[in-house]
Amino acid sequence: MASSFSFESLNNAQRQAVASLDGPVMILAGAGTGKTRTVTCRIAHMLEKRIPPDQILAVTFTNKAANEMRERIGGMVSKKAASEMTVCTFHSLCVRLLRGGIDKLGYKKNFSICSHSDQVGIMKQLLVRKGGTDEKVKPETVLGAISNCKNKGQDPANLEDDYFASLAVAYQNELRAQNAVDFDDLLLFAEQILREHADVREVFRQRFTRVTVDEFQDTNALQMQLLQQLVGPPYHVCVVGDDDQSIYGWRGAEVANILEFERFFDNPTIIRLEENYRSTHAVLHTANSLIKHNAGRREKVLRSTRRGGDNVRLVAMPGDDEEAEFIAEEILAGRSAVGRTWEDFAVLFRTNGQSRKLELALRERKIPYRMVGAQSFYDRREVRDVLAYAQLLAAPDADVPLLRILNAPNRGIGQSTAVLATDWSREHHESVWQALCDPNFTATLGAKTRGAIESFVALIAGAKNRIDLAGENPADVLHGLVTEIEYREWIERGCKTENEKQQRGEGIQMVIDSLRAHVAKGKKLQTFLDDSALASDREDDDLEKKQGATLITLHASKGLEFPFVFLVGLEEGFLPHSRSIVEGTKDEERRLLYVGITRAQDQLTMTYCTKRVKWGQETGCQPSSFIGELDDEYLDHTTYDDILGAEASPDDLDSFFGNLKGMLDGI
DNA sequence: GACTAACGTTTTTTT
DNA sequence: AACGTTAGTC
Repeated sequence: MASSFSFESLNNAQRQAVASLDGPVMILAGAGTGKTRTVTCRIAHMLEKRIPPDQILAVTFTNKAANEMRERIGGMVSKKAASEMTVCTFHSLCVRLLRGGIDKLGYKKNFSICSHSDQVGIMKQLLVRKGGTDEKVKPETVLGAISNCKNKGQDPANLEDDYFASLAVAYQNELRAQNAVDFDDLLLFAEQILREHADVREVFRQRFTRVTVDEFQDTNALQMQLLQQLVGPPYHVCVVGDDDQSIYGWRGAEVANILEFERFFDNPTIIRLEENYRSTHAVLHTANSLIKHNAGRREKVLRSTRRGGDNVRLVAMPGDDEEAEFIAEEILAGRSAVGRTWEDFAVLFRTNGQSRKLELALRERKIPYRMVGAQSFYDRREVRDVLAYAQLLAAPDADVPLLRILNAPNRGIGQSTAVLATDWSREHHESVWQALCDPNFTATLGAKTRGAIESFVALIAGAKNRIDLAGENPADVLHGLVTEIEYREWIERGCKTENEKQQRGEGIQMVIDSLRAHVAKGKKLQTFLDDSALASDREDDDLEKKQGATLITLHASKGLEFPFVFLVGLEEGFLPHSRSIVEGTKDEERRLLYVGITRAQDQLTMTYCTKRVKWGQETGCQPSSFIGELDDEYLDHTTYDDILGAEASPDDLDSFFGNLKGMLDGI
């Protein structure tokens, strides 16, 4: 089949990338240089060269990226070929591997995957149980240390701090007892199996002879180790990324994977995509002038294909109120131009806390806006509860989901009983579910509690049998179960508003519908649970599905582009963030600003304030030290007053009298 | 076991 | 300022 791309439509560097199919290849793809297009063309080219599609593996970091890539490839090659390729995240690849071979590590193949909140729950318990030290340690701190350790490919039992190390050991034992793994374990265990079992390794290396890794700057040390196990001679591996856009170092990403790629894969072909199709020359020049202040990078100089354009503006603001007002007014005015939509405008900020005043200013002017990444679907209580019930139907021995819904809705099995059951299960080296089923245990309880437990056990066991023995549709069973226990009525009782009630109801329904859809596609309950555990949870939150101007953190903005970008809060302590200065990661903050600047297609406005309300307290601000690093050739330094002009607008008078009144009131 | 009051915390976020 | 957590009360 002839693929639907032509070499003529690519620039020289892109063409070289597409043509270089053999051996290790590293594509350094600067912002806006047609990375995805190049990668998908390269894969289409593989098919042209008669490489069997089922040997092609493309690994991404997020589900969203995987879906996008699958779609882009699907538009370029035959349906059949596209369906035979594997395009997935690191984690889902590892789940597939482990579902087949985790028994080599002593786990059962029906292991469950702990979510973040599951992890916190387990660690909280351990801290209570092992809380020998009086110092207050947060579960997140310990889990963070464990995660960092695993992401480096090390055993958390060797953590420096003895207390942390003992907690790590207890945590791992707890997971093992529950036949559960956390997100990091998926990678860790998969790597271990590939490393220790040559037969499995060979199967995988023959299965996938062509491996592509996207967003390579976001990979951590463990993922690199995994990749090395996955790819054997003759190392047909292609990594794509941009070290200048590496902004996830704080969660383990290793820029070294790009910077020292030669150390991991010998003699790679290195291709630089430097032709930028997104931004004006002014924007790109400003971005380049900033990023060159970073030491130790793979040097790239992005060239714009778009000459001219408006200068970048840097506006000094009196305070964050004025900043928000200014931006809202600018959006309002900009949008009135012919052909402009609200979606053309984006406001980028360092921390979520900075969005509040912006939201208020937009709302006042009835400007529709969309916020990215507020509350995630899978963190919603009703969603987690219903999923917990679904988990029990697959594997009741999983303690975390069991304890979660043991008394939700209230059925007379309270905290004290839960503790007794947990203790008993630990003493007898069994799961909590087994304890609840054990007459010897229930005999130790009062008659009322015993009755409650017996009906709970009957409820879950009955539902499970309807799936396992009677072969009923799991979605029907789950729906029946949730209805029977009047879960919805229970959760609605706790709602304060009608809106909340409706949202919770929808959440319940969405889980059941989603399960039904999975079953309809022929997938098993277990697969549904895996997908849910690994879901990027923002499907619902998809930018495209919402309308309005975009309010977004710099981190979340990576990969996006907007005609008009406002970048707020260029103040020392915010950007670079004060914590980065303490931790010596100012380079990453510089990259963060670089990412922000390169989001702009046509026009970029950056602002900084003299004062800002922080944690309910007004604090003075200094301009960011990054401002001095920006080249002035295409950069206009202005102030709020300059732009408003000499004539006092009614707004100004209002605020003038407002201030005056405030001063008088203070006397 | 549910409710209230005081308290502490507050970068970024995916799997 | 606003949120979640925890301790204390009924």
